[in-house]
Amino acid sequence: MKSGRRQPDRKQKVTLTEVAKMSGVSEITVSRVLRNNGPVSTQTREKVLEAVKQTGYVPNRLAGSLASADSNLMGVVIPSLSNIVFPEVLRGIHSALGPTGIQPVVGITDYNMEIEEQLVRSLLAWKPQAMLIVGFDHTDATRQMLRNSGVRVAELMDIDSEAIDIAVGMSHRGAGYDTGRHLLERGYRKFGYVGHDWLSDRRARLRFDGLCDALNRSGLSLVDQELFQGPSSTMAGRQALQALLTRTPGIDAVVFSNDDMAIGGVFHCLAQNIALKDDLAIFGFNGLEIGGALPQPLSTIRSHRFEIGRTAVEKILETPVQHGAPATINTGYEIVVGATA
Amino acid sequence: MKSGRRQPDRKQKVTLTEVAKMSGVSEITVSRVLRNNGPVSTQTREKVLEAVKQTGYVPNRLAGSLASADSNLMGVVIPSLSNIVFPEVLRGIHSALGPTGIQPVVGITDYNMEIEEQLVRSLLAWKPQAMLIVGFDHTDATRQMLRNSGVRVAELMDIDSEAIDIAVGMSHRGAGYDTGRHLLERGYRKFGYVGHDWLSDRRARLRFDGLCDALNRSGLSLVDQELFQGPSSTMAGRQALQALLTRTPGIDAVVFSNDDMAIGGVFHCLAQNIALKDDLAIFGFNGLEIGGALPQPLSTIRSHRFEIGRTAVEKILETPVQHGAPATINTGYEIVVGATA
DNA sequence: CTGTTAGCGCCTTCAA
DNA sequence: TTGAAGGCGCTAACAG
Repeated sequence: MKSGRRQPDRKQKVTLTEVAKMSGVSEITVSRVLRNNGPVSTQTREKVLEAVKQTGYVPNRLAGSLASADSNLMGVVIPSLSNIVFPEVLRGIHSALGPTGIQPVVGITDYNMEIEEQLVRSLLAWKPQAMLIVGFDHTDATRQMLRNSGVRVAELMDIDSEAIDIAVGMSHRGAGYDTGRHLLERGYRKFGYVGHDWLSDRRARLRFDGLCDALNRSGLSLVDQELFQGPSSTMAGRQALQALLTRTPGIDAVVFSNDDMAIGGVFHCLAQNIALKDDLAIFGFNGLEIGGALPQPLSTIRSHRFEIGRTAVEKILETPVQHGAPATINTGYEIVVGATA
Repeated sequence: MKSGRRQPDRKQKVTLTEVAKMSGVSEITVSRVLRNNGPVSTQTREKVLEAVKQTGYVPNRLAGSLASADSNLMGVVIPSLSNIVFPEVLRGIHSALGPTGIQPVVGITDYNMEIEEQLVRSLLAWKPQAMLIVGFDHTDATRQMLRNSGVRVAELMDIDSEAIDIAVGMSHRGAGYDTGRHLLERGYRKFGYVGHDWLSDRRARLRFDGLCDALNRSGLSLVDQELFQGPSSTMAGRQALQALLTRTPGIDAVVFSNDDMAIGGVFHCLAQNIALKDDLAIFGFNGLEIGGALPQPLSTIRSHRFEIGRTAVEKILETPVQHGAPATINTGYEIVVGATA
């Protein structure tokens, strides 16, 4: 044989030291080559890279981060993955993280603040560069930890309360209010509401409040409402609308807690031959793609989930440590005038 | 003042040493208390916990994992978050990870094998307990790294090829075949196909192959097909079906690459008053919730995304190191007989 | 039940 | 352009 072909260690025992020995330089030199940091002659660099290839060396970031006190990890805490909304926020986060080499560590709270607290504690233990967390509902302990951590904290989706550090999102109260205005301007007067589990979805509740506010200012109020105990779903929306209309005939507009539910409402109307918009207006929230593909496009409000994730990361990377005053970034929303309202 | 209230350090400089000093014991004792590992007297434990609270100590897992060579991190590599399918796999992963305290570190490849390679390299650097990765399409280097890492590797979704270590999923070829059989048995004979970007979705391609296989065995073949260049979406499905039917009248059954696309097809039929099932059969894939809420439930095949994620994690945690022979776990699928085929 | 002694693998600081 | 020494914060392996 030409040269003793060095088998890559199966046991993953290859460390900087091995690579250094093999290339006849010191550990720190190898380290410099690998991080592209500090001056290294082209010759040395090549020797080192060759050794890296030979050994199949994989750096150990646990050690690296410990030594340099800089982890390249970002904590992300979201309530759920069942709804397409949060994956879209995640997409935004990933898109902004992509170029940086920072990896997200994701936790799911299931809308439970105790779980959230544990999660935050455990994510903070990785000394992340920053923490992204959905919403403003945290235990005091969570808020404490987040403040004391010193790392940047972005609270996502919502801007209707004061942030720990920075909030990125939209006003859900405003969205609810504008929904009401939109429908009032189109002449609807007998309003129904179909929603899902409020205990867990504070933002749906805020939109509801905004809606009621708009109605009140016109001297109106909800005629009836139907709340589904559980997470939003198309089927839940469909059944809830049926229940609502059966119980209270004469309603001419129904606002849904989100598009999933609203699309269920549309399906009910299609199945029952209820003329959308003329017999009954339907209004959602989120602006999902599928709403626009319906036989009659859904009227709704588009939130900018992707942007929320992306913007949060961008802002946070601009300034790596918590400054004093909490800030708020409004990513806005827009009314999508479909054919159902 | 009653007692010198010790301010938690803002700079997060609290380490085990501080806590140890404050509680008058050694570091290792604090460590034992915090990890609930090793015998500690109730007295000592309480002193320590008190000091932890006072200082607001947050453990540093980078250091802990480095010392114990055990990271409590799990690498997860998925192609995309745009389709609800992968978030559901993630949900399954989280649900199985929940009790263990292991945190997932997530990477998105955008269906790009080069990006996947970088991602795997960088995730491996965290010395994860295991790696979960979607599909079988990897570069040689990726496969190498994964093998040499020594950690368990689960390839998800698909079982139509040989695994590096363990594969958890279903046969997409089989699903396509069974789709064909189902439609043939119901008397459909003129088949169309509507699909999305194949270059990126190998599994959709496998289902297509299975479908063609079923048709061929009955002496039939596809009458026409329409491929959308891009990711699947409801609107794409709707428009593609329109194009297909315009170009080739007389088709009596259309198989879609997935439910998103198929639902678009259903919307087209609703808008055009095409009688589903009688004039035209529509068949999807995935078994999304929304399909069941349609005015006429979508006929489709239910894959078990959540179970795939959960099962993979469970299996992997059973045996922490790669054994010799690759294994395969079939999570199966089932035909959902709706009202569109 | 508690403590001592050595690192884990890498990077910072300083010196050459 | 390179290297030596020391330490990041924690935990295994032994003592006692």
